[in-house]
Amino acid sequence: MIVTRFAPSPTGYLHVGGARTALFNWLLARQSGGKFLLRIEDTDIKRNTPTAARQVMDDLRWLGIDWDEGPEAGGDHGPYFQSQRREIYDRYIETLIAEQKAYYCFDTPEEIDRYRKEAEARKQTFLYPRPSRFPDAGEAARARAEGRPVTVRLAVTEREPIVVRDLLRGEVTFNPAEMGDFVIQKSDGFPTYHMAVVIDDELMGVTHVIRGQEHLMNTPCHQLLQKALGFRIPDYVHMSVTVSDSGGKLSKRERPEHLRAEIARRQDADRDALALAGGIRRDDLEAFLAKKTVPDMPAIDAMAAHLGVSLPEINVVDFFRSGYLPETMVNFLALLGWNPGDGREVMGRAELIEAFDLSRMTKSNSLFDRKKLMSFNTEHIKRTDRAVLTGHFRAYLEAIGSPVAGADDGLLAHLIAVNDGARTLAQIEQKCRFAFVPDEGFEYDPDAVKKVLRKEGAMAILSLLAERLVSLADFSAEGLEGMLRSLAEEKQVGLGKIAQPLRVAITGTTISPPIFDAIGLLGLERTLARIRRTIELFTDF
RNA sequence: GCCCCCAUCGUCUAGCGGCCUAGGACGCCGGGUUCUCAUCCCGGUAACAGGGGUUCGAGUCCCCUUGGGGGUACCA
Repeated sequence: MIVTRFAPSPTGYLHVGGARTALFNWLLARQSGGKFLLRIEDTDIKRNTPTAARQVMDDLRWLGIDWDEGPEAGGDHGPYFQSQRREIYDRYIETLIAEQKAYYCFDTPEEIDRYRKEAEARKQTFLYPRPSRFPDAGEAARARAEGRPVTVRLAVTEREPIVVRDLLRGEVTFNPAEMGDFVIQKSDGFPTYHMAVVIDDELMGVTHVIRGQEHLMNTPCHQLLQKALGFRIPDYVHMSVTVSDSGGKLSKRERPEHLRAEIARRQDADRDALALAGGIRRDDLEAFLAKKTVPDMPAIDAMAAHLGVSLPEINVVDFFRSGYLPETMVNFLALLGWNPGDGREVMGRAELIEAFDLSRMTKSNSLFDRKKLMSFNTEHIKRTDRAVLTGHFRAYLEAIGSPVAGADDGLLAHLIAVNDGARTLAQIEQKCRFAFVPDEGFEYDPDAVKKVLRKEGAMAILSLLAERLVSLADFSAEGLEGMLRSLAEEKQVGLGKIAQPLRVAITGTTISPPIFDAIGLLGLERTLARIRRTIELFTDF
């Protein structure tokens, strides 16, 4: 049975690169009837964020990527947090030391750094100088007592080339002579990534490791450890990397950097107000602008909202908050580095699982194209079951704190229906929001006022419309349409000449659902109230 | 610097020696439908990085160059 895993380190939100890795592992497990497990690699206490594991799990669940074993799911191979598996790692490390396959080191980071610099000065690759005699446990204890850092390194004695058999890339050969004795246990007692990943994959029965290409160079280290420990070697697939459309690797740093550039561009922006909006001190804002520190994501988001700039989506939640569907993300991510081979592109989850095949994966890096993502979202909004879509819409509305969230499911479904062709949930929300704010409380878009309300005859048409609406018997979308069309005919003008002033009068903007539906959402009373208010505000005497 | 990976339209890709005067999708450009924004429909633009081989024949195989990416931690 195929067993795959996703093993994130909890350093923040799940970003799309991680989501893609998780997805491929999940697809392989699901299509083969195997198992997919989630393991949290929290062995770096300095970098861990307390809530990150929770966030990552929420993001995976939103995407519909479920795990058979892992935190909250349980399983026979737990615990699934590496920080809780210390004794297991210690046992293997002790064995390696006892077998003289690994040894204690007492160098400080500064000393290591100096060795490295010296090697570089000689234009040589730094290799840790293995001592001729390995220190024993007593010496290690003494060093620890003296306050010296104690680490454990693997003695790389292999002479033969190390061959990594990658299912995607074929055989990749490495020379062990240029590898050096790498650290397997840090001075804080935690295992390094190499050690923990090898032990856990063995113990958890992982058969296939699909991970980013950045891990290809780590694989020979892992195979050395597997050999030293007598473990089997799982099948490896090193996926291409996803790069950003702004050039370079898709990184979670992009959002803060984008915001920083935007603030720098706006010399006139009120920085005190900006810091306040972000909930950070003015000093912190300046430090951020000086590229010294980076505020947390909520602060970044709040400041971006304050300035009215949209940041590039990087984390899975960013896409959620921009109105994308999980179906879209899963579909799009799956096609970044894989394709079914028959030209299909817009595919549902079940379809992806059915069609997935490792042998159809692509080797080259791919660019994250938001335009295409948008097009996929448009398609998925069209094809997703209405009840499911309504659920997504509600979650979205609640997440962004929209007044539209007050609507019941029936109304939400109606809003989706009248916005046929919308590209994102955000567009639906933006076009319907007008009906969920007080009649006296909305602003008029200055451009719309200038382009529509200030035009000759606009007020006259609104007055006439108010009269006709009052006397209209059939207030359905069809009835309204009939009335507006006959009015247009009567006045010898296109429907637009009547619909546009009306649209601006009731929504304050030139963008809304079809005008008949827009009126319907408001109802007669509120429509009339808004028309009258508009006439009052924009009639010049 | 050293090590590793990759290379078809702007982007994602099909292509696994002849079916390729290189196909699709997104984008872009032009046109149509339309009460706004979208949607939708029609048409168009656009690529085998360069150079050597191998072969009767190369986008497809090999080598070199160039370009892009990754790694080079007591981070994962």
